[in-house]
Amino acid sequence: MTRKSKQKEAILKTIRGTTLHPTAEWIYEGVRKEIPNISLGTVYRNLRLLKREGVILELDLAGSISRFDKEAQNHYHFRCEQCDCIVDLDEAVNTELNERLTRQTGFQIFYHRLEFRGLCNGCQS
Amino acid sequence: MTRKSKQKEAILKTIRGTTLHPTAEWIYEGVRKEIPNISLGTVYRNLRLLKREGVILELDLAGSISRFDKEAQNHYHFRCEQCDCIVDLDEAVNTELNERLTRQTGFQIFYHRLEFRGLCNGCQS
DNA sequence: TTAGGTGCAAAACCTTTGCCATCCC
DNA sequence: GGGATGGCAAAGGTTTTGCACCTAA
Repeated sequence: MTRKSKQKEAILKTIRGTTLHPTAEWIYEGVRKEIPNISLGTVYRNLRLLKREGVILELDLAGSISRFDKEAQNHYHFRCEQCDCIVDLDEAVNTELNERLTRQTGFQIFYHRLEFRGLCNGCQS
Repeated sequence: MTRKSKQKEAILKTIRGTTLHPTAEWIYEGVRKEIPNISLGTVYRNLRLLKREGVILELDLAGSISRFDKEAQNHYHFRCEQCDCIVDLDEAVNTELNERLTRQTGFQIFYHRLEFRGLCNGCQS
């Protein structure tokens, strides 16, 4: 079972203490102020644990492999969480969303990326 | 200027010849059947070029570096293309989309990731 | 002719892992 | 005590880069 440690607590506190969406390295530097000899490996291990427990979210697929698409136009994708296949979706891109959120946020939004995750036909059994 | 080469053409042909969303390694293996001594570095260089020219798309809902979010619940993000800051958006998650696309595609969709891209306040000048 | 492309290998980069010591329950 | 966790360093996997050579324009 998962038990507590001061390292894990410090890591969580560091993440919760910022509105940035920090990298592992940033978290490591932050925690080091409290626990100077913590190791980067420990930070990674605990981030993975916290993610697995549903406490935090990882925004990108770490060290993930780049995949390329022959279609240059923006479109949406489905990715199977089991076999990792990627399929183009035949769904219109909602450009109004960009305009509405540009108005609402003040950010200048050019486009968006949308990816659905689940199980493809072959992996549902 | 960008000039043509048989390597670049073979790479593009290989990408266009599949509906998979291949990795650099897969493309490399494919092109090697035609140009056995092509190097992986060349593949990466040309992929970057083709992407920059808007010929292909890199499916980068993943950056190279993982970023973490203290919010565990799914929500949407904005990412600034200049300073790379990430901001949580106050926009309701559209779960109906998952249901509709599950019906339409036959895939079992659990959730989706949506990320807007553009310029944040500080980077619009 | 010459700027851009290539091959090769090494470096860079982020992340994971093995090993053994340490800690929590 | 014993399984979970940590520190350290080395390994792992993907991508980039330096350099000398080559090639398209």
